[in-house]
Amino acid sequence: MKSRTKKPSRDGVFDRIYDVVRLIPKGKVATYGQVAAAAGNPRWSRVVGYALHVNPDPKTIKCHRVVDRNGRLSPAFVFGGCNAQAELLKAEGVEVSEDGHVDLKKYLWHFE
DNA sequence: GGCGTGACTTATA
DNA sequence: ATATAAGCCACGC
Repeated sequence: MKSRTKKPSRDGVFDRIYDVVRLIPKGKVATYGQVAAAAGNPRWSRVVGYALHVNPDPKTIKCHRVVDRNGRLSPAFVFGGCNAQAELLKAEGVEVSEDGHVDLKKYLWHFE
């Protein structure tokens, strides 16, 4: 039983994160903290990154729509080509800077 | 049940 | 703006 037996999510935090990322609308981006909060806790920021790192289903999980708190793509987003990352977002209608910045005030998705 | 790791976040210099 | 430090939580062995 380990410790945190009071937490409601112990059994599928990853699953929860995947679910949230999966329902991100096209042409929008979500931040790790936002996804973490949507999944249940704003402190899962690292867990979100870890969850996407293992990324069991890159075809189902649009990791490229997940950016950091500054609307910046992660430096280790290399899954088939870090450049393809920005290209995908642009293809969705999101403007991405050469550094990987996106306009959060315009494309940041808000979880309800 | 403990240790190490990590695609984050926030704060300070 | 960048760099460094500490904190947070979950997974794997």
